[in-house]
Amino acid sequence: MAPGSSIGGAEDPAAQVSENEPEPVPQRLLTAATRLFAERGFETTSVQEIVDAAGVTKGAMYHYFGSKDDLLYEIYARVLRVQTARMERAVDSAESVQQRLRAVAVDVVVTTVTHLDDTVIFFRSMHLLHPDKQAEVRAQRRHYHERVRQLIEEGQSAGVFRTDRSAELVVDFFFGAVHHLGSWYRRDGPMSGQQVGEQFADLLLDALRPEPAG
Amino acid sequence: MAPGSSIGGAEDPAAQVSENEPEPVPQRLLTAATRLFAERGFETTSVQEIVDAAGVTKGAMYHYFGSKDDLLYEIYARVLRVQTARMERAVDSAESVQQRLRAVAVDVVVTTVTHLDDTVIFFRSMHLLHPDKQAEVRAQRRHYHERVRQLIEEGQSAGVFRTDRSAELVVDFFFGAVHHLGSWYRRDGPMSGQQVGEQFADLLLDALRPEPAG
Amino acid sequence: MAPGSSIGGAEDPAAQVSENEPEPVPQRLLTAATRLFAERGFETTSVQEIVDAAGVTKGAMYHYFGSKDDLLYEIYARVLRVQTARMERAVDSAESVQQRLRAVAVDVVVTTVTHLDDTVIFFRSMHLLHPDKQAEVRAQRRHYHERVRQLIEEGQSAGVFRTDRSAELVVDFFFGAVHHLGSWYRRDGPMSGQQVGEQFADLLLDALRPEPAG
Amino acid sequence: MAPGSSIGGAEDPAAQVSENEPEPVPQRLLTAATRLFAERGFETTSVQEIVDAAGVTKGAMYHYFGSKDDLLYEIYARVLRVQTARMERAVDSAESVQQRLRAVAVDVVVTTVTHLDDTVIFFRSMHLLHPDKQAEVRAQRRHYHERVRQLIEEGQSAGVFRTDRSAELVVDFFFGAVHHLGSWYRRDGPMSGQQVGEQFADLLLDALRPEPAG
DNA sequence: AATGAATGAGGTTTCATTCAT
DNA sequence: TATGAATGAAACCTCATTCAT
Repeated sequence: MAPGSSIGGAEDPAAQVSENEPEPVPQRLLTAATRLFAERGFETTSVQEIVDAAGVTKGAMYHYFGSKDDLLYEIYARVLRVQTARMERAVDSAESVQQRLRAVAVDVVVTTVTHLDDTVIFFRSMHLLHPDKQAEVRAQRRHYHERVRQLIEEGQSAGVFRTDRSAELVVDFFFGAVHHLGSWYRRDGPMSGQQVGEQFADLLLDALRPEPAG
Repeated sequence: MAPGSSIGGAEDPAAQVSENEPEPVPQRLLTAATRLFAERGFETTSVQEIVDAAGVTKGAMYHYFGSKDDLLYEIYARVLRVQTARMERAVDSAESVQQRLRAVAVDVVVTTVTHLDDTVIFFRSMHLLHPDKQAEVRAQRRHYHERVRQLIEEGQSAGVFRTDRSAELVVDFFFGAVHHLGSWYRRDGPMSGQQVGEQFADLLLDALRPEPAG
Repeated sequence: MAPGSSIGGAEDPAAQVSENEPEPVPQRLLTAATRLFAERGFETTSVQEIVDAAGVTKGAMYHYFGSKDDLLYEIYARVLRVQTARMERAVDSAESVQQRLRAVAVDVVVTTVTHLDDTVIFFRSMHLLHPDKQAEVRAQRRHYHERVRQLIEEGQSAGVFRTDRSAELVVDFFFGAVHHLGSWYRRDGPMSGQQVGEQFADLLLDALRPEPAG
Repeated sequence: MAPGSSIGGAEDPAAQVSENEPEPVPQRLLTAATRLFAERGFETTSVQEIVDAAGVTKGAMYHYFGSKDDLLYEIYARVLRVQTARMERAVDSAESVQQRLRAVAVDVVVTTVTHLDDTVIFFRSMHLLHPDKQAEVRAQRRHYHERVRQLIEEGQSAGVFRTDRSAELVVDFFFGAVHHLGSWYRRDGPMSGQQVGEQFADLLLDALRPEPAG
């Protein structure tokens, strides 16, 4: 994720750092690592390449991060924090269920596309993480899924979503599609993240639209 | 993928091998490699571990496969051959467009679930393949997607699918969901592959069902 | 070696430090280093572990000690000072040769047992010291041995020790046994240092007792 | 231990290897490692130095030994095997208790002096061994000590050794002296191992000689 | 068809030490 | 007197691959 690429702006205080002073070392390392992991893969990227790209030495990296693994974990944790916060804001808003689910759907696509490198790395390399950290990450992600499933169930109870669709399965279906954006979406392609988000939201709501009478 | 686990049977000559004679070495190697790559990842699995699991020596492996990379490629090629053949049979059948699309959708889910390890490895490790082989694999997969997109467009032209959905995007959406099965589907869980396939097909057809009049 | 654990009391000014004020940083460092070196070995203990155990930072350590090596040297120097001073007092006393040798023998065992960590470190790690410092330490120790050998020779000249035993060899023999106390003696075991000292002294004097007539 | 330095000759089949064919790689590695560990210490000797000295590559070393640690362990195991075998032969001979104890005492000194490097390494670096292997080594050594203690107790029961000396303590005392040979004995010095052994045996038997009457 | 010893490059990590503050 | 970020060299070890047999 390039510096300043965060969407909200408000979430990331670093975005306001003066151009004069250099970015702090840990951030430089995360930025470099993210790009390289996405380009070449985690296992194929050496620590030496990361520190070279960040313009520091290996010692400096190990001063801030316990291991190469830690770098990977931090990349995950960062994107999860952002996505969870945004999702919760949307879910807890005062809108109708349909509007809230649509907002969540659009937003997760936009966020994913904005942090496409992180997402690609996430699903490609999570299995390389230390089991303990892997468990933490999985728990966070499960929490995210649960929250959206509850929203769908709320709509089903309220009668605005059809009830013969498993909320669980719909969530897995939809997020599967979202998590795979990295394998085909191109930022320099014809569609903006927002556009893809709208269309994905349409498809999700199609699946929950009450059955045509008769 | 366990020996003899292929669905069709006809595709896989090994399925007819007598129980008495041991499985040939190349197959033993592919089986072992598939399991280990899915469990631990490609980069994290050493050639030594693979040959140990297959009960042969390194020399034997290099007799049959040019490199560790080749093993990965063969795993891909094998699953792609199976999936493409099955998809083409379904697409070219004499059924209605809807029935053909549904058959394809159910089948790709069933096949994916049957070869879940291969699929997991595929999306996790394709970037580690030699660029040339990677290109081959991508071309094959693109061919698969194209074929399904054409089927959808055929339905749109015929007026049985709504035309305000991008066939391209729907394909990416649907296969995204399918390719992510590996991250949540459990063979020992509550749903069979067939059941998931039916539901996924429902969700896909929901997205293409002509808009309710009004 | 715990603070205040020195036997004589008079040798160690730190023993008189008021309980209220915290122990000075250099002492805290030596104490921590001694324990860790004895537990884990010199090379296996990092400077970071030492300063953590002492509750200070690396900068503080390098303020007081020139290097990690220096810490080791100080541990040696400290125990050598104590042992040499005590030995000389005993050797120069007004007692008989036998009584003086016995006193020295008992005392070196008691001192060794009291400073068991230092002794263990000494013989395990002296070779890791900078050659110059190693030479200093060896010279000090040789001086100690010489002094005891002279005492034995004095007894041989005086006819109270048998003369067909090499004083040199007896010294090496006896101190070898003493220096190996660390590999079996346990402070929480059945024998006090004093008891072991008495028995070791008996064994030493056995070896020098004039031959039975006949 | 230099090739061909084994005492018995009969124990070591490698001693009969023709001069024409080169010594096997594992042996070359052990020989080089022993010399370097004794000279510079285990932690201070790099694997690179060892393989350079042995004229092989690192890969070759790791083909035969699991770790640098393993090399250390093998050095221990080798000397322990030799010493235990020789001790048991002497203890189980048909001689008198005194003669058997004397033989053991002389032999352990001769063996120690012959394998002086191994012994030095042993007591200096055992604490660096993996705890499991350390336990194995300790058990072996304890077995050795026990056997000698039993021999002394046999002599005490038979009335040929004085009973007011603790057999346990005498063993610790004597072997302490033996294990410290490395810190003063020089092979190019005035005394042969045999000579030192005889004198050490005298000192040991002095300590067990029945008390002079009266 | 198969072995397994050997290679050699490259990987991650550790660590004593320095220095601006 | 003390901090702690940063260095850079060197450590141990892994591993895909080759090749004589």
